[in-house]
Amino acid sequence: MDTAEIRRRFLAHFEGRDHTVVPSASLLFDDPNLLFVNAGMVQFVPYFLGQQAPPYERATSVQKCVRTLDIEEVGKTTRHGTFFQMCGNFSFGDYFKEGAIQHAWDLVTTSQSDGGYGFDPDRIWVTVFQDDDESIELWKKVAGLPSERIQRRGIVDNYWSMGIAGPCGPCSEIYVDRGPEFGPDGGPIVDEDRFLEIWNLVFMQYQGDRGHKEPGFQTTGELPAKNIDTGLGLERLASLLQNKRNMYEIDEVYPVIEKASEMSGRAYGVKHEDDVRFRVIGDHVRSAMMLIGDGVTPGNESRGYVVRRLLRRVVRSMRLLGVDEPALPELLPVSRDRMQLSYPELQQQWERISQVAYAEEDAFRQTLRTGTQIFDTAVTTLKQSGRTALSGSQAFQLHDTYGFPIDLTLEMAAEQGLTVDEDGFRRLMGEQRKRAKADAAAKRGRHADVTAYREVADSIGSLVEFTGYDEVVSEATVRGIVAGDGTTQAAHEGDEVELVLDRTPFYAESGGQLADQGVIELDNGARLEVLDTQSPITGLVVHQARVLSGEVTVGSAAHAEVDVERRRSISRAHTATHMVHKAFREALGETATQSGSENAPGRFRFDFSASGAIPQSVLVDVETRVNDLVMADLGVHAEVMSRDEALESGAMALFGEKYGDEVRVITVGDWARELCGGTHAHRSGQLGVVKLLGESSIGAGLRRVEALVGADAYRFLAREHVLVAQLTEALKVRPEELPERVYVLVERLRTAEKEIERVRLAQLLGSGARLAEEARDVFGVRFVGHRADGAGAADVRKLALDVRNRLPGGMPGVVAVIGSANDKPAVVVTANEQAREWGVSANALVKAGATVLGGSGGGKDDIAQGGGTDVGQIDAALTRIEHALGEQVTAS
RNA sequence: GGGGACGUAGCUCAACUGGUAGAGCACCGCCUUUGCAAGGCGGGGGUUGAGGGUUCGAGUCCCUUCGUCUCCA
Repeated sequence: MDTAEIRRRFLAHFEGRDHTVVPSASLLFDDPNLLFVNAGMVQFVPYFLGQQAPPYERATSVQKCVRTLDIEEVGKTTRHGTFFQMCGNFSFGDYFKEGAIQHAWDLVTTSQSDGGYGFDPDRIWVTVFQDDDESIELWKKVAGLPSERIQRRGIVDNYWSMGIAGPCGPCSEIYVDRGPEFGPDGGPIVDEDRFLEIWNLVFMQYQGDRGHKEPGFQTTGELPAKNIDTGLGLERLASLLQNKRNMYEIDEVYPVIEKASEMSGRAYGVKHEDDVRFRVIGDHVRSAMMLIGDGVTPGNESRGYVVRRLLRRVVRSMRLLGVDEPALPELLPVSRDRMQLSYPELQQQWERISQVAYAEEDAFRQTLRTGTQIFDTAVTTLKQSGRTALSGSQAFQLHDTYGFPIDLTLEMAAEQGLTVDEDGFRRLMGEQRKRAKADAAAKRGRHADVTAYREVADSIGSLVEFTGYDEVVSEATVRGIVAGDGTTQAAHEGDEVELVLDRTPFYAESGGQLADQGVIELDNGARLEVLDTQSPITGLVVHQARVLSGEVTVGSAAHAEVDVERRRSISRAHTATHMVHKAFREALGETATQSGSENAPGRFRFDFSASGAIPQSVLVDVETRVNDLVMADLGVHAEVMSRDEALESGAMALFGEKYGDEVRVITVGDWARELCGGTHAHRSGQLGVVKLLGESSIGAGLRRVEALVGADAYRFLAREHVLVAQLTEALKVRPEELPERVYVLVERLRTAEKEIERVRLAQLLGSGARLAEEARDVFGVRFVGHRADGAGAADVRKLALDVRNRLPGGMPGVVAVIGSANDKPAVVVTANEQAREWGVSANALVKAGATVLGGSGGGKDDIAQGGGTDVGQIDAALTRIEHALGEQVTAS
């Protein structure tokens, strides 16, 4: 059975039992504590925590998940995969244990011809939490399971909580017996390889006082509404139903491995080392594709870095399999062909996804090239010195600084008959990790812990209401104060606090729109200045504020007022961003999708996918198009509708956004439609003017434009106009002749300056021949000592060299010239080859002369220079140099 | 967020412990030569990413800043 079919059956099974089918959330689900969605229930968390009323009592989903913590282990064992899909059914205060067990049992054991998975009931085992007798009875009653196939387990294996105070409860897990050839009998508590876990049912039953794995954990009572959260690993189930040994061999992954095998000429299943590489390739190609599909682009930090690592590990695994040619153009389409059965958006996004991935492979091939060069030079010097081991620090440097992977270093060293100090390398890696972790820990210590926010969120019990779409002034109540490292009940004048209200008109920074600022006044007269507004956890809005006067206490009535000028200016920029986005898609095609933006007062930044620089003509077209539609004064409307309705209406859905069941759609006329939670102008005419400032690259396949809106755009254009007016006035030409005129002027100036320099030099060196003739004899050395008043260091040097070259050849000669520019003497001494054979050192002579001038100097034996501070000592210095020369010659 | 490396002519890169920036390719001119990277001679081209500091003197050392590459979190 195809994985896509298994997935379809799961959703159909629960849909047929009155569950709402909820689409998978984006992998970039909006939660600051989560790099990627890593569990099936993530998008339902606010419902489970009681912060938000669930729009349905029953739901089912198949959630895309990415876990990269153990990325190094992928392929070494067959347990880890970085991308997987979790099938789940959820009950919010509706059915509980009996229903969950019934639904699961039916799906697992219903025959395949009747739409189930068709497992033999005799091969099913389950585990339950040790104290959960209720579940044991239900398994007997509902499924008719014999006691010996129901096993009890402790809190570590069969209990669940979110790791914090809140809902918790026992779990029950369903296992399939794969048969004696996979291990000993005795159920899951004996062997988890033979007895493979497929489905975990979580019974959210109690309120816990802390995470269930922390010491002293206690339940504090039953939950008013008991919930069900289950997770069935799609890949694992597929491996069972397809009779494969592991998830790498299922239909959604194996074709990539086959392709890699075909390209490398090596077979899967022959050599363990190669198999690890094959599995890495099969797994990572899919993960990277799905992540890029959700809008991640390869980069050097956080999410982007994960994608980069995934792609680079693929490329280098292919190399280790002996494939040096670009691999992704072969591999990626294979993965797409399988995955688009369940994710048709891959087809629509394909051009962008493949472009981004291929660009990353190219970039990596470039770093491999430079890394190989550095490796080669290191090997050469190593061999010359007769050693046979590459040091740990060399290997680490290759890895750390040049991105050259250690396994390639090992392989290439082996080819050269060299070893690598791997232990040293690992030690240095460990040190780097420690540094980064220590830093992260210190950072966490400084910031208010997320638990403080959780505490406030729990005390409110619902999401903070955002009133800012309709008003900029709201009456509210202070519901929490976070200061420093925790919550507090009161704050005073001068304190910097994070204030939480039950409702607020302040827009928290998100979706690229900057935070609102403003003031909050309390009914007791206290005043706060709001500097920033953030949403540290889902549903909570904190105002970072300074108390200007009075006392702030939890429970006070508050009057919250947004800085309306700033807000309007930001809103105009945000609307302009949508319009520019749409215009670029018109001009460049659908691949020009937004990949980030910043909407600030009067200006915005817009990042989007594009291959190569955007031609000036396109920028002009986009700007014209947008301004035409600004003048058309289109209405801007916000509408809340279901996600499906929104997508059907052709709204652009951006990445990394939280797709609830209800989404907000912003339309500009009927021209641009986009999912968006931000604030906007009411009519496009309010934007006034939109002026694009320029375009630049921000990474492979990514471009950025920056632009001004409204008064800021006008001011910019007005300033440019004044500049042009000043230039036409100064240069006496019409504006359109300015570039040509400036070009000509610069050209003339340049040639004139050259001419001056040439003349000046000729004049300076004109005295060279005479000086050479006037050379005196100092103990057999031809010596010239000359003062060139007004000459700077560079001229002095040129003159000295010129004179030296004019001295008669074949006999020792020394030239000393001292100039002075800006009241600072500059001295140069130069000695020819014969003089040096006689023991003359220009270096020592300059030092002697410069000392007299009140400075110092140095250089080499043939030419040296120095300087000083006292121009009155120039003659004395020349005399000193002549004496020193005499001493040098007579001493040798 | 924390490390590491690099920014020099249009391109690819040099410049020892600080001593005043050079090569190859490309470009322009002339000569030679009918041919697959043709040769010879000559020439133009630089605020050494930017800004400060130390120094008689900074491409080189120190600080700040911008950009690129890279590792870790």
